Amino acid sequence: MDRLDVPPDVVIRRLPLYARSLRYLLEEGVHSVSSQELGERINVTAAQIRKDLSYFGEFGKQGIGYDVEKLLNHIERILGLNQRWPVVLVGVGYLGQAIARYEGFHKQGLQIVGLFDTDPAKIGEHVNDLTILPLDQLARVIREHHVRLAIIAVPAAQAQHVADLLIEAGVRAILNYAPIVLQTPDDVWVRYIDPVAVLHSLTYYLARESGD
Amino acid sequence: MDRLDVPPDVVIRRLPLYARSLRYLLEEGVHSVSSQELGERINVTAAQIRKDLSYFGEFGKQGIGYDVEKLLNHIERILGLNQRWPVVLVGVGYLGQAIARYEGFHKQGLQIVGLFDTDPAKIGEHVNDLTILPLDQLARVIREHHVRLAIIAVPAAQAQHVADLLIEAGVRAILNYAPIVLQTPDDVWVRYIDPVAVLHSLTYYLARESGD
DNA sequence: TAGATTGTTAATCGATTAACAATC
DNA sequence: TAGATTGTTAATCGATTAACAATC
Repeated sequence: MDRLDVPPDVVIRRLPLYARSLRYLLEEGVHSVSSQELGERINVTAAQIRKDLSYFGEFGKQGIGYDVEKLLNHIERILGLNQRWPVVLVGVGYLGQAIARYEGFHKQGLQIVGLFDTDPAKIGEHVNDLTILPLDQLARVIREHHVRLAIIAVPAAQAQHVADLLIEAGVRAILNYAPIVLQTPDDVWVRYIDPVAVLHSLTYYLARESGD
Repeated sequence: MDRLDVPPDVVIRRLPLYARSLRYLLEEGVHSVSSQELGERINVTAAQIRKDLSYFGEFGKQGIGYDVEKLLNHIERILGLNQRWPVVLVGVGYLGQAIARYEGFHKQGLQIVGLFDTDPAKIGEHVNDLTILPLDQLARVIREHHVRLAIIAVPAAQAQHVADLLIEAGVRAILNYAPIVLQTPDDVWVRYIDPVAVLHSLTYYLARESGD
């Protein structure tokens, strides 16, 4: 592989799955794994795993496979997980609270450093050591903690406005749970989590299965 | 387009986004929309929208565009949204509760008909008119309500077992929030929602932006 | 050495885009 | 009629897979 090739985004999106599977293998006490075995665990072909990894270097041994811990360390470093990332969360409804309370973020290098909401009744409340703040504190917290990553969990009607505020304050990447496509500058990364859309793509297949 | 072509899954996954955007347009009182205008709202090219729709029929008028309400009705019918889909939700932690309480599901043709958990402390509690039931009631509820769609929101360690139970009881499509890839028969549809993986793909780009 | 598995190349497959005749 | 926009074809682009020399 030409190391100068830019890895496609599809590859970047698979790396966290490789990392996670390697973490499970490590917990299980498995020291070595082949691309074949790793692929079977996550439903990806062995060729694809090897091709994906080849964008970043040579991490395996012919005839042997990959050292689980070493490969995991490599991938975590590639993903920037050798550091902890401060994150702000805007919107502390049921979903926002679930996100704020989920230990998986903290365990995986992500630290929520600010919770924000517009509801006066919520402001001042505490969730996991953090005080819910009003939006006019957003820019300050983002600057003080050098935050570049944000999660939006507000209703659709407010999401674009919140995104504008976040970007204005310096955020460079957004995970948006609101059911609306955001308009953002080209150099800001936006990803969507949209369970209703996912479920609707599944009903398509279900509707066809039994002809109803 | 040859109407016999099977629409690729990427196309099926975009249809719900088209539908949602059309719903917003309808609310705004917009009656007609071109593929260009629709595309700008959701960051998809006009050609892609027209190509995607062409798998299912001819819904527009040359020189005019699409009638918003008609196209929405067509897409909803294609997705099977002319009926309400019963769904079971397994796992009623913070995330499960947020899902159970989200009005967006009910508004969009999805009806949660059963909540399940293994925690004895939770069983018997009520969330939105539904009683949290133990797993041994799962098969009964699935059969009684003809459920074919399920949401898993349990910890990773329990997710595979839950998936096995669901499929055994007749579920054909699963939305899995647990951070683990499920092993399932080829004819069962599985989709994943994995915020940590998404955030980790974003940290990749952030780490490169400022060389840290 | 024999067997296994990597990293990489080339072939294949599939999705997106561009272009335009048809037509409202 | 002139202008706009569809539906579709063909071209392009990009991702996946197969195959295999290298090598542990």
